[in-house]
Amino acid sequence: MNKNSHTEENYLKAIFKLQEKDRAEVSTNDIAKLVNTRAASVTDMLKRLADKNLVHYKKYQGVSLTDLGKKAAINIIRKHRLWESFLVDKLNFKWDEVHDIAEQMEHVESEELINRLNEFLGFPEYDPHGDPIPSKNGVFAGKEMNVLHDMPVGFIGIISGVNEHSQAFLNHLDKINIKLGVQVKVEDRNDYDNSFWISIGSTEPVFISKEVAKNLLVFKK
Amino acid sequence: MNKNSHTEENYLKAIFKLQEKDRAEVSTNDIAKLVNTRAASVTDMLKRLADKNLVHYKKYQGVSLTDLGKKAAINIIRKHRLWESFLVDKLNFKWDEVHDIAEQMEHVESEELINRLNEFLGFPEYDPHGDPIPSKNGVFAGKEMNVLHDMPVGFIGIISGVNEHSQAFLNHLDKINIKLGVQVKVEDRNDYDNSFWISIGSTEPVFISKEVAKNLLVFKK
DNA sequence: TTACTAATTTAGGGGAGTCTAAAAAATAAA
DNA sequence: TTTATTTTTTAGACTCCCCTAAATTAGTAA
Ligand SMILES: [Mn+2]
Ligand SMILES: [Mn+2]
Ligand SMILES: [Mn+2]
Ligand SMILES: [Mn+2]
Repeated sequence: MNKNSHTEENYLKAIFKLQEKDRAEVSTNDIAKLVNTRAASVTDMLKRLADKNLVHYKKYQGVSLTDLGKKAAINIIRKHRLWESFLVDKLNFKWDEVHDIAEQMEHVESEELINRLNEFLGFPEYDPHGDPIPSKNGVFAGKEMNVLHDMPVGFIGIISGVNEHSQAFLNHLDKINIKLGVQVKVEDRNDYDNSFWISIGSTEPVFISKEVAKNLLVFKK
Repeated sequence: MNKNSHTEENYLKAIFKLQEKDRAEVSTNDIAKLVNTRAASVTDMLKRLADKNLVHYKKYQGVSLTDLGKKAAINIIRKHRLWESFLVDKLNFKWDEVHDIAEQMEHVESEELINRLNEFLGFPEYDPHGDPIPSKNGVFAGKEMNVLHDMPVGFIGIISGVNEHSQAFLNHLDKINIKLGVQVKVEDRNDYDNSFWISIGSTEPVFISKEVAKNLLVFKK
């Protein structure tokens, strides 16, 4: 297993995430946005990744991960999510504060370290944002999650993940007292602007916009 | 505070360590050995560090840290030793296994992270090798340590540090059952080869070579 | 003081990763 | 099916860090 640089790892992760969404080939521009660089730099890197057999790449045709690249990407995601869990569970960071730190820690290279960290944390299956932590061999725990926005009035479920990880969004959730693991019920929806009335646990119903509803994941109880 | 690169941080740390020993100016060759590179590369870097006001450097005259450089170096050492403590105390690594991992973790950038880690560990004053962990403002706890090799017959003290951090040496200590915190008594010394008979705790006296004795630190009881 | 040796620096160059500006290809619009 | 627009790739250049080989300086021995 040829060690990849930090930068390469970040690219691989980005490609993986884009492939998860779109399913299809991933575009140069989208990668550029995600890794915060310019399209020209992406093209440059794609060539190198192709040379290392980490991606399938043909000019103008988009890019996708090879099996090798996918394996590497999942491993980084595993490390990222385990470190996020550590930061929240052990060091008491809030869930909106851990991303940038984990973004660095994920590159620390030691198989043994991650195994022990995993054990220390009690083999968590989900990270603080509800995202599944892939196993050592790359398998994601598959909890059937749905977007809250698609659920009908009367639906009852558990808040179990988020689709957006920005500080702004997570902070907003904290403010309106929404956190992972709590029960949610769709009380009403307003067809005009697609906003919702939902009740969280046993408190008063609360109003959420469609922007929020589209980024909240739930599973049926 | 201008962020320094990983590489720069490693150089600063190396210079600091050399300065601790020799007191005087540090030589290009010694740095090269410590950061595992060539003299020409060191010269290159020294110029850059001088530009950034991290070292005092005049051609052929050796190099020393500025106040700014010293502060940066101590901060990295603090992080290194806190992470080593974490690895040993929380993840149950052995003291000879943690150096390379900490060598990477020390570069993770987050003041808050280190503060919380420090708290999580219970504000340790010494790392697993007995080296003092500098405080946030750069002060080292100063336990008066002596080299065991310099102690007279009859001396009684506590093993409290090591001068060498190689896997080979630390492992050897494990094998002959020497660890930090235990009592040691100098039973006899052999003038011919400067080897020692010492007793550890209340067990049978044990034989150690001068190489070992010179790398063991003790303080008087 | 002069000659030799060891340490250090310069000269010249390479790879990884980045950028801007310009060219080429793909896609959408007319 | 041309034309215009958007996306992607190339060209050329820059920074950081590394290297080898050659030149320079400092230190030591004759
Ligand atoms: Mn990262
Ligand atoms: Mn996460
Ligand atoms: Mn390091
Ligand atoms: Mn240590």
